[in-house]
Amino acid sequence: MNWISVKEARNPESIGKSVIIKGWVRTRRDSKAGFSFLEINDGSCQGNLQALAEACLPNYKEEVQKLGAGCSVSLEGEIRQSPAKGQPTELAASKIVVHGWADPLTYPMQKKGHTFEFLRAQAHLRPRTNTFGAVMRVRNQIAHSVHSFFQEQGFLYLNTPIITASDCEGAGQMFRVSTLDPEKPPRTPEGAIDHSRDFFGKQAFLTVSGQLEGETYASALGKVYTFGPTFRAENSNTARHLAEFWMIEPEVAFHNLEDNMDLAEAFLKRIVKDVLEKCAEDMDFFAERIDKTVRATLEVISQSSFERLSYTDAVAILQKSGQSFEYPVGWGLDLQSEHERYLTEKHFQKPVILTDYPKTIKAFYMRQNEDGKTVRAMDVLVPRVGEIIGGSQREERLDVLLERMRECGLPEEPYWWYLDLRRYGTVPHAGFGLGFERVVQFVTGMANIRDVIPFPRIPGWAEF
RNA sequence: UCCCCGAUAGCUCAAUGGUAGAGCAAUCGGCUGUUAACCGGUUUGUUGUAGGUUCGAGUCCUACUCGGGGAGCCA
Repeated sequence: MNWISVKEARNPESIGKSVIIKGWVRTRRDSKAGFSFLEINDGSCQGNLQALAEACLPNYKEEVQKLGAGCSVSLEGEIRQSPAKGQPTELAASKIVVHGWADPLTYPMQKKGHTFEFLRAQAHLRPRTNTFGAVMRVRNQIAHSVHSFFQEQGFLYLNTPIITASDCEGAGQMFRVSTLDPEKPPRTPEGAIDHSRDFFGKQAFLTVSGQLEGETYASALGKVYTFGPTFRAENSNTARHLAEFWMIEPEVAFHNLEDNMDLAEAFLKRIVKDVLEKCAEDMDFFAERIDKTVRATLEVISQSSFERLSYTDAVAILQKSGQSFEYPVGWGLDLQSEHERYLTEKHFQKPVILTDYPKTIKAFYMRQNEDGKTVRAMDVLVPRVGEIIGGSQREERLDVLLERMRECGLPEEPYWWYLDLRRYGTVPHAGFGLGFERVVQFVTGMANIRDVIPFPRIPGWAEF
C-alpha cells in the first residue's frame, strides 16, 4: 500500500485509492453512533485530512478513543469522497497504529488558539500549529525562489565567511569569537588583553555582512549572491530585529544604481509572484487569520512598478505633506521610521525606492555623486515592514574612496584587500542586502519577526 | 538602551484594600456524518520574585526578572 501525504490525500484524484497516511492528530470528535473523526496533519499542507474511525477497529476503545492533539499515528484505509461539507475527501480507516501519545494534562498545545507570546516559549512545539506550518512553508518557498531567481540569471552562489577578522565593517555591533579564557586572558606587558594569542591571532567576530567579500568575487566572476546567516550584537528590541538572521546580498560588476534598482524590483516581484502561485492555501490562511490586507498588498507589488525618487524629493514631499511628525524633517537628517511609513503607506501606497542620500548619513563605500554631497545609495521601503532592502552603487574610484575613508576616520591598513579591488582592474559595481526574515514577514503579514524564524535569537533569549 | 503597559488556574482573561472567579482545555455523562461540534456535572491556584505600608494586599509603594507596544540602531 502507498504512503501518501495529507496534501495528496486531500486531492479528489486520490478518491478510491487504498493508502497509508502518517502524521499527527489535531483533534478528535466522537460519535456515539459508533465512530470517531480524527483530523490528521503531516505538514505537507495547511489543511487536515479527516479520517473516519469506526468502532469495529480492534483498538477503537483502548486507543482510538484516547487519541488527542499531538498524538502521532499511521492510518491505513481508502480515500473516499466526503459526504459532508468541510473537506473534499476523507480516509475510511481500516487500521490505526499509534506511534506516540501526547498526555493532554501536560501537552502545552491545545486545540484552541494560543498567543504568539506563549508559542515563543514553546518554540519546539509551535511548528505543530496552523500558523507556523504556513509560515515555514512560505519561508521555504521564498528561499527556493531566491536561488531560482539568481541561478536563472547566471548568478554564482557565494559563501562568504561567517567568522571575520575585520572589526571595521561599520555595520553595527559585532559578536566576538574567541577561545581565550575570559577569567584570565593572556596579557601584553602593558596589561592589555593579548589578542595575538587568541585562536586567529587577532580579534575575530561573527559577520555582519558579506558585502566586502562579495565585492571581491563580483570583481572576478561578475554576478554573485550570498544567502547566509548574519549577526548583529545590537540591543534592538523591536518586531523587526533579530540578533541572528539570514541575509541575501547580490553584488554585480558593471551595474550602476539603475541596474541595481531594476534587479531589486524584479527580485521582490518574483518572490511575491511565486508565493501567490505556489502557496495559495497558506496565503488564504494569512489573509483570513493574520492580516486581511496582505493579499491586496502583494497584488499591488506584483503588478505596479515601484516608485523611485531621490532623498531630496522625498524630503520635499514630507515637508509639504502637512503631517505632524514626531521627528523633524530636513535635508541632511536621516529619515525616521514614521517618515518612511508615511511615504510608502500613505503617500504612494506601494513600494518606494529612495536614492541619492546625503553622504553624511551613509556608509563610506557608496559611490559619490557629482554634487559632492550625495551618494548613490538606495533603500527599498515597503508598507508595514519599512526598509526591506538597503544597497548602493559602490565607489570604484580609488582616490575618491580613500578621501571618503579619511573623512569617516577609517584606517586604510585593514582595508588593503578591499582597496586592491580599486587598484587593479576596478569596475563600476553595485549590490544590495535583503533581510530574509523581513521578506517572510512582509509576505505573510506576520506582525513580529520573531515568529517567522524557527528559533529567534534576541537580546536575553537564546533558548532552544 | 529609552518611554509606556502588563504578569492571577494548563491557555485567554475578570476580581471598590475585606472569603480568588469565568470561558476554553482536562475529566465524567448525554447527543450528533461530526468539523474551533453541541448540552450537563466535576477538577484546577505559593496571584512573576524579594522586600515594604496596613488590623488585613491579587489590589498601594520600592527593587528586580520576564513579556508586550512604541522609539533608536538597522536588514
